[in-house]
Amino acid sequence: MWALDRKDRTMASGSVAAPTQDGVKSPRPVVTRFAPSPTGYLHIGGARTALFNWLYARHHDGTYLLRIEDTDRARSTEPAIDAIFDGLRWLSLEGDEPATFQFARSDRHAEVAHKLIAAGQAYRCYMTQDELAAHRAKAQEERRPFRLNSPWRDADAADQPTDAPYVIRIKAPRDGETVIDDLVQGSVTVRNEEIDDFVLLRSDGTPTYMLAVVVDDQDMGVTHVIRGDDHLNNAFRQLAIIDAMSSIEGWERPTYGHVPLIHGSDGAKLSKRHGALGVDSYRDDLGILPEALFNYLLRLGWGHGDDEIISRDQAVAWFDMADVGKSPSRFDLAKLQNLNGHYLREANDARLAELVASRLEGADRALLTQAMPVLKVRAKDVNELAESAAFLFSQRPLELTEKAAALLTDEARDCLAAIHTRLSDEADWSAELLEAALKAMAEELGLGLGKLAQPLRAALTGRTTSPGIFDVLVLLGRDESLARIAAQATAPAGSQV
RNA sequence: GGCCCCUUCGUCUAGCGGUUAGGACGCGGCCCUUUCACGGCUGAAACACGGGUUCGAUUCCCGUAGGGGUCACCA
Repeated sequence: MWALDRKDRTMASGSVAAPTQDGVKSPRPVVTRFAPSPTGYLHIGGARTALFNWLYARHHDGTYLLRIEDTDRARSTEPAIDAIFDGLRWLSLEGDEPATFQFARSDRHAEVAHKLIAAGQAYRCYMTQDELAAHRAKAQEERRPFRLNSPWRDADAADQPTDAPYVIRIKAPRDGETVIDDLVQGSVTVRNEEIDDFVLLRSDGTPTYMLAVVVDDQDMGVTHVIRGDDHLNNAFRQLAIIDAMSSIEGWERPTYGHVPLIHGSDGAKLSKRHGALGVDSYRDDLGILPEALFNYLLRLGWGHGDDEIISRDQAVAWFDMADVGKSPSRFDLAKLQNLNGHYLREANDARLAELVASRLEGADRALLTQAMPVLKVRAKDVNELAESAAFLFSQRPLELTEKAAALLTDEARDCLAAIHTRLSDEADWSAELLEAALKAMAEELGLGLGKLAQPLRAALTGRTTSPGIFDVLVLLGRDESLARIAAQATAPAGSQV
């Protein structure tokens, strides 16, 4: 079982006042956390939340932790947990310590709930679901906001039934207001009367999310809670617990940073329809590189002047919550792909060859690596890369695309025959010499190089687009090149098809 | 509906009282060129609206409109 309390962590970290890079003294070392619930894959919004937590911790020389919020036993699954870890690993956003599993800590959650009762800050509520529903319906009917007002809040202990089921509710403050100084949203105020006596412990004794989060954050020593702003309202509820526990166990309020959500291209909440895929889909289906997704997500909601291409190290140095925008942003696949193209061009050839090989049956890695420099400059994702590499491994007779077939007119085939004859004499099969030979030939025939290159490209690759034709010739090698040319030429004199 | 948050080109954003409102993606044009990309140059494209405050508002304040989030014994 893994749990640390803040005192231990502070001592372990060895410093109480760590200077940040901003030169400001921070009271205690920064500890952030990413706390997904394992009900599905790691989606794009979660990935960005993880990223911001990771960056904030790194920037402040702090610690970045992971917690799996699996208190909902019905919806939490093992595959989902694996998918989340897999996604985080791919993005290199794994936690600094082994992840905490929330469900395993339910005893401690219950303990806190009971301490709250003992201190008069929470109470057993025996209202039934039906009673609650009736209250709610009545409120709706009278068109007034529903506010729970449990008769058990101030009931005498002696009046309580001994064998009826009950939930434990927080005794939320009813007067005054609560203010949060949010790193992103600024100062946000809510009147305490808006906060109801929400449930801490269900009637079956299990903790609710609201209780579990604050207990775990506290025990894990989390100092900065950075999450989606769909939790902003929850923060006020959670503060009610934290404040109540301050006099019992000396809890302190964390600093909050509520990041606006990512929307789909149509402005509506991100759904599967517009790219709310798991990060594994970006990797496997869209052929995105992790560094591209990292950069894209970084720039979605955060900016640093005119900078667009930002490395991990640079991001750590520059990142600050103050620069996170307050408005939601829309997901733009085209921009991600553009960024991906950039990182593809920068990526190591052997690495890309490996990625392509897994999508291309029987592809030779050495040849792929050799071809990569001329292939990667014209692709924007790994799928395109694989597609553009396919010609290297196709078998004769080549399948021609419609455009390539249209290119191979009788005239063009005559040209190919001539080219075949000419290149057959070429002993040194290098790009330089091949270029010289074909250019000389084009000049002799009074043609533009394109007149020779396009039919040649069609014969060699079966397509109308490819890397430079001399590179293609070299990659394919003398024998294969001549054979492919001969196969498309009309009168391949002296050739063996 | 109550509460909370948001609003600069189509999109991501810079701007933090005085700017020809900048960059990037995407889109158009030109150049480079054996195709496609890359690259370079270039064009169109934005301060939601209405009041204030101020000598002066994209910037500060208040409304309006629009958008989003949240209101469970889900997380």
